[in-house]
Amino acid sequence: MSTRAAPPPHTGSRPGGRSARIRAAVHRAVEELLTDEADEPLTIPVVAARAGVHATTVYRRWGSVGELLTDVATSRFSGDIVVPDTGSLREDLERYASDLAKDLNDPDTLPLVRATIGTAGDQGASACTGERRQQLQAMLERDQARGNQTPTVERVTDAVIAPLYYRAVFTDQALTPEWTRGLVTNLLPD
Amino acid sequence: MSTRAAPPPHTGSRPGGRSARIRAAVHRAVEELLTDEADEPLTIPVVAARAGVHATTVYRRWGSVGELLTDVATSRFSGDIVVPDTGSLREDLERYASDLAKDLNDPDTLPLVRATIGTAGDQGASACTGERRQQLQAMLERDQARGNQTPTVERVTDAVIAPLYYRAVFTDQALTPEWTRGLVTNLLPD
DNA sequence: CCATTAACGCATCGATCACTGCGAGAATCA
DNA sequence: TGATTCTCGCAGTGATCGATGCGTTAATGG
Repeated sequence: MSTRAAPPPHTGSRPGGRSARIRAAVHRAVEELLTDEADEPLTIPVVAARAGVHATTVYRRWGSVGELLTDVATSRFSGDIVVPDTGSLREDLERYASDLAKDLNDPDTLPLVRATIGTAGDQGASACTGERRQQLQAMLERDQARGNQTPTVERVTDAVIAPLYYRAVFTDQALTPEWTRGLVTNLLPD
Repeated sequence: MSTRAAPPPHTGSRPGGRSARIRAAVHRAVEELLTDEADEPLTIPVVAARAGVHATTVYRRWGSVGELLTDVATSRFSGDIVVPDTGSLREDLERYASDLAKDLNDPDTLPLVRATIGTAGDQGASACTGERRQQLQAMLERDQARGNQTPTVERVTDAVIAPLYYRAVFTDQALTPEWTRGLVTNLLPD
């Protein structure tokens, strides 16, 4: 794998076993609380209690709920995605869009995105988009190197990324595979 | 100052002068707090204090911050928009998209949208989209009645509405008029 | 114009939150 | 391995939140 996962955003001077364990427990507690129907207020004492960690630790490591959510969203949207490289831009985009749709369909993801952009502002929003721009650019540059007429990053963002996020966040319609594939088809007509 | 903004008899059995005045003050306080850089926690006592109203009133009328935000977002996204009717679908969509872009560029709007979908969940999200689907459908039906080949509501949503919302909420790029017009051009090529 | 009643102001209470020293335990480096 | 220091657990505190009971004000209908 070419893209090695970034070290903890917290200037980790000691990412030892215990710290990593606590970090994982807190992240898991946040995701569980977000998916739980019990409308618990998602506050630091609640997160800490569910994670089996003392609230002081969470306050010191993350400081606020916004930074905690940003951290969770960052690690959620940075590691999993693998940029396809099939030799065809259409195929690449279809796979990429399908992966993104699958990701956004995950029951954990939608509440996380909503809470993050609602609590963490600009920083949280950019954490939710992750590195999609760079990933798109990689696919487009490969296609351009093949000598094809390649759309811009902006165009692909508007035609593929934006509808996926919009439909997931603002509507209750499902992100079906057919609809997702249709986005690429509308962008790249035969 | 007598800003009679046409108090609509939204809900309640007694929409008298005082209730409307309080409602307007609370709405205004929410918007001010959302735009203020002072990261005040946007809680009911804070909103009530800034509105010059006692917190008990806000608790009883709205119940929670989520419902309050949903109410603010609903009245923010329901009244202002006028569906264009120029006789040309392209012209209609360009005006509609331009109005929407102007609306989303308002410094009040972005924090309101983010906070609403982050706090009020599905209900808040649908409040932020308002009645766009019906408005789109009205324009499309008129175009279809003219005997043209009209795109579907879904297609227009994906091509115009979604990029506007996505760019406003998730990125820090500006919603320029040229880019907004380009969305319609990509949807309706000559 | 007056009775009715919905809506608001006020005082208050328990629960929880955000935060802070201080000591103990674990990870890192010599 | 031993010393250092980064990190976590613990107990406690002021502040604020969410909610309730009661009296008062004002909007509504006859």
